[in-house]
Amino acid sequence: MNVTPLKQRFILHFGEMGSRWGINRTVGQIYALLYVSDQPLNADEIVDALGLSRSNVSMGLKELQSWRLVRSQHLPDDRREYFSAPEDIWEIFRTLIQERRKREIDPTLSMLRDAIMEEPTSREDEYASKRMSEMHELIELTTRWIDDVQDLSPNTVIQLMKLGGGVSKLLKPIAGRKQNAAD
Amino acid sequence: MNVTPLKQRFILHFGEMGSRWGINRTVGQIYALLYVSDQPLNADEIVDALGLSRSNVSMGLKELQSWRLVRSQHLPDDRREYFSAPEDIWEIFRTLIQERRKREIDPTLSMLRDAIMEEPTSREDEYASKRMSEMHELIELTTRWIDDVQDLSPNTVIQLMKLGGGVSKLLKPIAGRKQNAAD
DNA sequence: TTAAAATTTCAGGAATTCCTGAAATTACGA
DNA sequence: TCGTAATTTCAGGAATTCCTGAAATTTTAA
Repeated sequence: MNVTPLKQRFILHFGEMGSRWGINRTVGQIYALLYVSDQPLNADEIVDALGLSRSNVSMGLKELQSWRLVRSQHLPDDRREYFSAPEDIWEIFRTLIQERRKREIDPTLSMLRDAIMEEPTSREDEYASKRMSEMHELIELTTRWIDDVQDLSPNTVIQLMKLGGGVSKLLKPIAGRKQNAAD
Repeated sequence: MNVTPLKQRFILHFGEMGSRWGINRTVGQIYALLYVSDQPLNADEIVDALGLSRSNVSMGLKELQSWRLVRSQHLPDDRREYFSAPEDIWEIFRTLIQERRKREIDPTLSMLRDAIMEEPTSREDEYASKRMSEMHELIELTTRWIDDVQDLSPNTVIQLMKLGGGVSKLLKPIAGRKQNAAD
């Protein structure tokens, strides 16, 4: 199976970015291939297209499924499994946010919660505890907000995003008036 | 130099999470130590506290400075450099977002822009091109919005975040009425 | 200008992560 | 139930990333 130059470019880029994104090169490539494929592919087709070993593809697909970025299905009269990336870009976006949060943020939130519980016994620890509380508070605020926004329709989110800094005009000024620039 | 158990816990956690966050263990530990220190530390104090080699600390500090997460200063009557993490948690948050964006998103945005330019010549590439456009559009929308929000004061952002899904009521309904759940 | 302190660079060994082929397991049609 | 196709597991080699100590460089006080 040959991949068009356009797809190739996209696939190679994803492979190279993979390490920055917390996945390895081949997982990045497999996802990219599925993302730009207009039909589901089976494992051997992926092996063919990317020149990876069968076992590597198997593991890569497993990982992508654990991220919920890839789904499998069966085609009629074919016992092989076929894989595809979800169509809806907003669904992909939400999934990515949820999974990265689960892996990169939640463990820290939990550690902070525990650590903050303890009463600091020295001036040093008092400062450390205060810092951890600040971090905890900001993460909590942000993740709660993300949870809320995830329930809005894409159209609402698009509206909000297009509004940009203009939101400040919609919000009731609470204390100081200066709602933009500096802090 | 000994680190209190509370700090230790925080430091070890950051070390372990480091690899998920795209930094290595020691860089994570160094940042964590500075974050909970109520005063700037010099490189030898960091070596002492964490049990790393001097050269490793030097490289780690370099990397943290390239992320703009750590700053250096000089203390009177002392020729050594002293390092600290910025105090303002909102500033840290903004920096983190900017730097991750620069490393993890901008290169892809640029690749997509280029790839989309080319006129697809096959049905296959037409699909691929459409998919890339969708991705490009979503990333563009999101990053523009982030840029805008970065210019708002923390208080405004807090207000917005606390509002959560309630924003939809402030936005003019455009087409369909159902502003929440599903889709 | 010199010398000691402070810092950085970097080659190469240590540790970790990735990838493969062979073998084992599972799924399914006959 | 049997046999083959499909898939997964996993030991161990390949590749990459990390970390160190030694040497080089830079900084600064005298």
